[in-house]
Amino acid sequence: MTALSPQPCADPDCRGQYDPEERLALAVSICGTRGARLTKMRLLTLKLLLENRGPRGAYELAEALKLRGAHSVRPPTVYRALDFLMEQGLVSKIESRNAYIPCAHPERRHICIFFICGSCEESVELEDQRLERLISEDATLLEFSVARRVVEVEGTCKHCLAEDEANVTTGVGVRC
Amino acid sequence: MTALSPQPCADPDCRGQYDPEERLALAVSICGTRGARLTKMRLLTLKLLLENRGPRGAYELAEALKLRGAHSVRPPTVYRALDFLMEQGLVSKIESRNAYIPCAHPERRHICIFFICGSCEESVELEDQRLERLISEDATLLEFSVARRVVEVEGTCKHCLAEDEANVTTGVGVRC
DNA sequence: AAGTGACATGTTATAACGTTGCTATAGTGA
DNA sequence: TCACTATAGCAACGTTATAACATGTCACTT
Repeated sequence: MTALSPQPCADPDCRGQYDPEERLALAVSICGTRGARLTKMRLLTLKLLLENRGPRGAYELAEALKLRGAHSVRPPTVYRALDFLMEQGLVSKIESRNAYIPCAHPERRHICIFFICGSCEESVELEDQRLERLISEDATLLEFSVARRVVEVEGTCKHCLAEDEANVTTGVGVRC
Repeated sequence: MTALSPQPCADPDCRGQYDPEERLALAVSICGTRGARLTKMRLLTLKLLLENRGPRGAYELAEALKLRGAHSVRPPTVYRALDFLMEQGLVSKIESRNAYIPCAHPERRHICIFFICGSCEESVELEDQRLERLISEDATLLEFSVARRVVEVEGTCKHCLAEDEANVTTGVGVRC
């Protein structure tokens, strides 16, 4: 019971962002129109990332890739695939975890917040235009030219909170 | 000419946040009232961090500490000092750099954005209450209990932008 | 002064994450 | 088919962080 149920996206028209097949197809289509080569290695890497609901480390991915692809997969291979996927906006790095997660909306230049549960390790991506505006405003104030934004929130998701609540037999508080 | 000039803090009453002496004194006072032991090692670590305007890595700090303190300083020692300083809110980790920087406002439970210049490596901390509100709102929406926020913006500071501008002899654009 | 407990630091080794440089190979266009 | 370019394999290395255990320090008690 540690899985987060699909979260509604900020876009009311958004459907299927949690269907791996659909997201893979979208990735293929995006790369196609851009003339970017989504090779077997890169596609497989993305596929593996889509199979989990939380961020995965590069070395963990290497292990998983070894099981799927024939050859031994070493760090540079994984990092190159991740670099490509990040360039294409298909994957984000979760800096606070040194881990990688597929983006829910590769088709948009999205600014999003990642909410990462420290208990079940799963994470939810939330788009919020206000966040972008706010950061832009502050950047303008500082005359700072923005290249990349990292917004990550660590804590406990509702499911783990509920579980903690249920497990309280002592009177001790459980929320962080 | 790569140094950022002191930036105004969101608090109009804020003075002296860029004077290392004052900030050290504040740290001592804060730890005093809390009964937290700001030992020689911890104080020296904070001091070294305050001498720079940008984040510093743990191993870099270890080197610097070796030069100041008599003994050889190994990673665990530095990480322990950093852990203490982070617990006390005196230092923040810049996740996107694996580096550490003193907080401008250890006396407040502050939510801040770090603007980190990729060119001169220096960084500015900006408090923004709106950011806290926004993240709280989104967290409430997800029924997510927040423990920690990481908000980092990478880009180019105004000084480096100006320098780039000055160095443009080709017609090529320079902004990220 | 010696004993005790709590906390801080020293030491060694190793885990975890990421990169460089080079070679081989596969896919593409002439 | 050839040559070109992008991608993947590989070995070695660099960087960041922690585990596990030993030792030191200091305040408090007796």
